[in-house]
Amino acid sequence: MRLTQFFLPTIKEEPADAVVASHKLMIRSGMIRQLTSGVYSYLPFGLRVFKKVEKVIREEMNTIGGQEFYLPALSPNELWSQTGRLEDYGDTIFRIKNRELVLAPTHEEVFSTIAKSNLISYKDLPQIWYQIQTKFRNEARPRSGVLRGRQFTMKDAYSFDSTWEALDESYNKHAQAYRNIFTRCGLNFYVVTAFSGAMGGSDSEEFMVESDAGEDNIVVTDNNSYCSNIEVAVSYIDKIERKNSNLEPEEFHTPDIKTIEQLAKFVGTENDWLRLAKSRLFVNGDSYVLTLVCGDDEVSETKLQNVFGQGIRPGHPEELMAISGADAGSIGPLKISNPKISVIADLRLEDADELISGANKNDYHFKNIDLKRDVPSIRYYDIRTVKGGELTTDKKDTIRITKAIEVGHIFKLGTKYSEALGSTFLDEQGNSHPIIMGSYGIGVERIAAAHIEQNHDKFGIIWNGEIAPFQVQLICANTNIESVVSFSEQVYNELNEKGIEVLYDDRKEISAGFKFKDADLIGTPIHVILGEKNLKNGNVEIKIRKSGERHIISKDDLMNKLQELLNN
RNA sequence: CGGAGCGUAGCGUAGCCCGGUAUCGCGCCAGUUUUGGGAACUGGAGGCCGCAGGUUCGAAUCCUGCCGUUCCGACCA
Repeated sequence: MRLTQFFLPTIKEEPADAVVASHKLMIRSGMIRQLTSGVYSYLPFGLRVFKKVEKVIREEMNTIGGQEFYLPALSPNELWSQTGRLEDYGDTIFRIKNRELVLAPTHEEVFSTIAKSNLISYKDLPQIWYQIQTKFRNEARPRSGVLRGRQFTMKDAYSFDSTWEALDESYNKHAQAYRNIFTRCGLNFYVVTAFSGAMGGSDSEEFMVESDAGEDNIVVTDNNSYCSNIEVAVSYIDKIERKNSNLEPEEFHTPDIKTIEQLAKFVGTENDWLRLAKSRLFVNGDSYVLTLVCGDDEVSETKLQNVFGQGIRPGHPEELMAISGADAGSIGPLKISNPKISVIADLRLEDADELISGANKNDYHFKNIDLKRDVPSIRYYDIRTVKGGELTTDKKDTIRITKAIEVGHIFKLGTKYSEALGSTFLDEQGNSHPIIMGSYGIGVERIAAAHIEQNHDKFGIIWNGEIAPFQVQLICANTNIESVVSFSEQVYNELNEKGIEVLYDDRKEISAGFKFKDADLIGTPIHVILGEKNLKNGNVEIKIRKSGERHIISKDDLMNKLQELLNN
């Protein structure tokens, strides 16, 4: 490709609206332009990258027996009502105003519908179906360029099996394909245990690229012995020691004490918050859940969802008084007047005593609370969020918490959608069963963005792996010297003949320095620089973008050297 | 959805408090000289200052409403 015939609008200055590196560089390198919030146009250079990502995905999906489909984005409301997701999605689903249609945010329903009428015997199973297609989600707050957009490209795959063992097999195939895909795309990633209740399934793992630009927090160890999304992560933690002092509960005045920190200071235990049981009130349909955790712990709302289902939510500050008789800061497990409130506590507090917590009366707390004696109906669950520096449950490794970008997610869905839509098959005995499904997603643009987050420097992008839009950038440094130009043309033709993807900077009237800057910005892995001085001695220069190292070699060795570099 | 910020030429911006001819850089066009790390000089084009209303002799500037956009939070099957 000649740069004079390739639309590559690079920008020297940083775009004002971009914050994260990948967003800035995608705009500066001419990959994308924003149309409106969360919606981007893909320019030729960006499209080239995304198509390369898709090629890698297709190859790996086809390898595991995946069959490519292309489903519509428009989808009838009725279909979404059948699985209850029209309501579940709420505002996140785009609705067409002048037809009873939505823009599909995902495709479990549509694929299941095809399965329903066409996969009718156990002999038709298993199947792996996938597509690479545009998804629409009305995100409340798009951010970070293509990392969270309202329109984006997703590879979504679905497996259909007749047994749970077969589902495991389909799932494991995807897990391996995903590892291959992200490795080939040049990403460093973690495979973490993830929350699966949301999709109504069992096992679920996310593929996470460590990055400050990420929106997820993941828990990992140095040797990868444990990797989990923080939403469901567990760690080893000692229980609160029971003192058996048998002191009676005692209400005491705590004027203007709203936070655990203030309470610790007030009762003189600044350095030990363990026995300050922190209460939070959650609304779960028409009933309420009061949660207790140690003063320096936080409740994991995802873990609560695992116990109580997805409907549970934190009580709004203005409704707390009506429910419990006190505002946040004074709510507690004793003297609860509202029968709709049930009390649960983190496992760490199991049977603990001498606790301090709110008295359900503003500005009062109780001390000497013995959960075993005073709250007999209490139930214990793992509801705390783990913290960095804690040990894994086997006590062998220390955990670390870091931010990450979710580039892929695999789910064992089970029969939620096939049951809701009546997608069943007949077994060998002629009995009908719902098809057992899995669902598997990859964000195409996210792979490119995550790659840039992990592979860039102050000069620009550094492509590696198979998604580099070009393999070689050929730079003619002296367009005013005929011999240099004609040699450049010769090299360009030769590279094309050899099938090497080359971007030839053949622009006239542009200084060599300008071309070098552009080449660094768009991140082509290998630069071949043809200049008068080296050519005079029969030499050419090769620059490796990633390391910055330069090789001056005889022009006769150029092709061999390039082949050698490209094979690495 | 709650909070904060921003909206001036293709891009990045100054001016706004304290009302009076719209600033600068990049880019663009023409010419000359340049040509290995975002060249120099000369000349030039380009603006409903987000939109609507109000105050005023006069509004980019003050007031009101709306729209757009960014960030933090909430939310994110």
